[in-house]
Amino acid sequence: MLDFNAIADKWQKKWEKEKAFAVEVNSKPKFYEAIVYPYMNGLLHLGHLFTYTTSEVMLRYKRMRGFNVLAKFGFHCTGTPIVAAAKRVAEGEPTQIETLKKMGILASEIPKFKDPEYWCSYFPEETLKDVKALGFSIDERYSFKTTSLNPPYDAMIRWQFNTLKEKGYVKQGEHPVVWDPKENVPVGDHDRIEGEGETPKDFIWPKFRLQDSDLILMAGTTRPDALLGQTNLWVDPDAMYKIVHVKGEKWVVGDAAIQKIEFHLGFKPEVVGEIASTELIGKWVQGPLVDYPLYIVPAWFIDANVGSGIVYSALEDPVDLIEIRKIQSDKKIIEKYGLDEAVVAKLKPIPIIDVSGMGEDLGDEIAREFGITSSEQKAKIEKAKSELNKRVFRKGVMKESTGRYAGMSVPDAQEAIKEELIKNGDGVMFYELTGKVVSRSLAECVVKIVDDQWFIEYNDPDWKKKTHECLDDMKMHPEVVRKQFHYVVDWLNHWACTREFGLGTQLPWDDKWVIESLSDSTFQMAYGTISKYLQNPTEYGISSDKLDDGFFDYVFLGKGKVEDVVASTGISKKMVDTMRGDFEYWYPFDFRNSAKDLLQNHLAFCVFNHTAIFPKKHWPKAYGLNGRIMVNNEKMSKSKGNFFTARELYSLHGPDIVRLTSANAGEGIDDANYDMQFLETAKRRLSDIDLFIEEYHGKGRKSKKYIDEWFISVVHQCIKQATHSMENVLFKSAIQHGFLDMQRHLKWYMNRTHDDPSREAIDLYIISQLLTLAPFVPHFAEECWEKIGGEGFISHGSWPIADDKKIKESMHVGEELLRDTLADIRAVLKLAKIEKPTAISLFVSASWRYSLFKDVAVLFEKDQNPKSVLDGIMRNPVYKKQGPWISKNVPRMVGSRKIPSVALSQKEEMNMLAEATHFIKEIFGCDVSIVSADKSDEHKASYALPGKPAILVA
RNA sequence: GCGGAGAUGCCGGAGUGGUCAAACGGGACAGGCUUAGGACCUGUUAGCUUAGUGCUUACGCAGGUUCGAACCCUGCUCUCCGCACCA
Repeated sequence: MLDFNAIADKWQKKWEKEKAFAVEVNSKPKFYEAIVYPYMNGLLHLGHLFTYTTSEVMLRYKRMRGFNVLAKFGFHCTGTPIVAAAKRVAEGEPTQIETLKKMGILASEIPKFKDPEYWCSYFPEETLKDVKALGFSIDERYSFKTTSLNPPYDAMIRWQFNTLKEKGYVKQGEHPVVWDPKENVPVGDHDRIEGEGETPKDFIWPKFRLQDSDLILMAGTTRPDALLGQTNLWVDPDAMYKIVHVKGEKWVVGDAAIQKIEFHLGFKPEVVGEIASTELIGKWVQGPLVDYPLYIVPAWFIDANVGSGIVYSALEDPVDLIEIRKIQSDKKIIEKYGLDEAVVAKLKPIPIIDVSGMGEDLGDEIAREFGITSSEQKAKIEKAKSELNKRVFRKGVMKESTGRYAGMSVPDAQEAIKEELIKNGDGVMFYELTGKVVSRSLAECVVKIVDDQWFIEYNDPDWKKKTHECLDDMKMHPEVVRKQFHYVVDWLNHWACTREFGLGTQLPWDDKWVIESLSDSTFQMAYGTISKYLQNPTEYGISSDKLDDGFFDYVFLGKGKVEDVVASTGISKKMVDTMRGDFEYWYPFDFRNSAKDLLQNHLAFCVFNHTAIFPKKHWPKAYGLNGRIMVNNEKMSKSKGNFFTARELYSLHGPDIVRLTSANAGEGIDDANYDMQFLETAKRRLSDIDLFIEEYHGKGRKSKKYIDEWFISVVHQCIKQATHSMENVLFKSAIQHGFLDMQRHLKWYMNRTHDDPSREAIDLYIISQLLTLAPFVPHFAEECWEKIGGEGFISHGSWPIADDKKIKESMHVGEELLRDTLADIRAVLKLAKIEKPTAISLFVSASWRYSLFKDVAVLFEKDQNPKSVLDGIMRNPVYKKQGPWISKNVPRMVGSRKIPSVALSQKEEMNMLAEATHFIKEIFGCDVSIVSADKSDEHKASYALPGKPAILVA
């Protein structure tokens, strides 16, 4: 077995010494691969390895296809996770400390990780070591960290945001967040003890003005559409409601609503009084959108502590319907609360929505459907209610009677009504959590409206349109993700792009805010074209602190005058023009691949940002998406013990093996499976190749045989298929064709030639095999390349090109036939219970059957009826003599659709078998004869069909 | 709930109207080589079968289209992924 680590080490040193992957602009066609940078809160793990192997294989492939390839590696350092992790270290949290220790960090070093900045220097350094140890062919000079600690990068992000703002894509506004009232911080999904996945849901609180009073009853709802059919107001009969002062109004709400108001409106409302629900019941209010007043009625399902504590009813809801009927038929209640019996009796639903498949009275109908007969069937009633809501939301259309809302779908009407209420001061938006959320500080969270949040306006329709356009023009690997992208672009709303803490660039015009890390990484690909200069400022005469918007305007957009840039930045004119030239040469990026998690945020944002800032010619060209990695078919996780860092794997198996296994793990968007067994398979297979080269390179027979031509043909075939797979980012398939298939064919070839291959075929094979393997296992390929005296680095070699003229399908069919025949002989021997045959005769089909089945196939094309095919055949006098056989067999074959396909002529079949006679003899250790059925009286011979010789064993 | 992907033999995973009992890899079994093991080589790996190119049962479940379906259509069941201010 080869020492894969030693080989890797040797070649990495050579590459380094000869600067094998140094990138310069030149006259070749370019390929800019924008690798996604890993987040620097830890070492690279298997998941990264999988994604980056795709990136690496792609760029090596493109390099071998003659492209000038720009590839670099960077380190993502902005955002909150590093800060949060550093904080956990400072607090001495054991799991965090254990995580660091597992990454090989000494206990004595751990205190340094209390400082987030230390993370930003430690992990990038270690990651770069990993990347080099894996043999990634990147140019290190282009590397950079995405952090405000990196001044030129920081300057670029400021330029990006200034530019977006100028274009009107960055705006300030309100935003609901899940809020920890104890710590006074927003609580993300991951920072919760309870309630992961719960989000703020928007409610509207319409105002119901009490008649002859200045009190306003607030009735929260998610169904503003139903206001058009409002019938009455429900209050909790046992509650004491609060009267609070809000912006000059007196609101009547439940107790719990007071805190909600505080968080939503940003101030504590003054409680100016109380009012018992009994004082409200039987009075009248005026609601929005209608011209009639509503009666206030008690309801026992109302809880003053939910929502605003008051609910309005449209009586279409089965819960409401049952409640009102109960009251209508209960004199005691009417008396107790002093209700007007005549008014109560008149309360009934006002139909406002058409739901296809349902009649006028939605509430009654759904109650009937669910078999509800009494108000006691609470579970059933709830089910019926949610089913009705679902149907209304999905299929409901506003009725003619709803005036300007007529014909609108229910969701549209809801939005329109909300807008209308807010505009007229008839309602206020509120947010409530969809479920209970408890933060790490054990506080129950609430929704808070942040009103000075900055947003990127991804909801802008024109911008969306441009983004769709860009997506349409991009190549997507695999194609299915395109649909997903379009969906995401439509769904994206404005995006809160700043936060109050964490690492990142300060918002240029408002230093309270730091730019959020998904928003600051959408543009680094442009920066990456000139990072070689900006990250090595002294070498190129650049002062990072002088980089201003004018500089980036000029380099990226060609705006302004070079003299002005020179004047303000102090960079030489030549240097500025070099950077401008480099950018123009490299941009746009040609490929960017990542795991599918980034689709709905980063990759979508990236397209948005490009269409906003750049002209069409600089829009992204292609995306590649891969699934997540599984290990031996289990999700990778620390608790399962199948979590591997990249360095654990490559130091044990060597980078080539790890890379090959990665590339073989899967392709496309489905989850990939890292097969630990394949690590060993890969080692054996590669070692075999090495041994084979030692033994056979430069040797072999000069004479030419049939089978040599076959092997040359299949090698070209494999190259062709592998190339096709590479072009489509299907690397598992590429390994299949370019490696495993070729190996299999080689084995067969060596068997067929009795280990006496032709020199020409073997040379072709060895060179092709090394070249197709080079992107996957570059160190191994270099080692073998050196052994066979290849020129320069194989990393700089040319990907092999398949020669279609050398691919001979009929030869492939011939070898298939041989393999099938061998299998048939074995089957016959088994059935005949003969262990050691003394003679085998193979009968090749009679010649007339070849033309017969060609004719049958033609007739079958036109008409699948067995009888008409037979008639057609028998019309030809040539077949008259064979009439009995044909009329017996042809209809049967046509009926069962098992018509032998004639790929080889009788002569070809004969020659092929004659050539292989010696080979067959060896296998069975007996005499083998090949006979044409035309020249044999043997009964068995009549069984022979084209492509299926008859067999006689003795 | 919304959107996406998927369900194939012992396992992973190709295949997307006839040439499919189904590539390739792995595992298992048998034989060869070997002192033995490993590695390597050869074969077997749904069942039946009169000496084979045949039959039966099979590609989540149930129907349908078709001369013909793993592949197309309809319904169902189940699995995975994402749903935001978080990388």
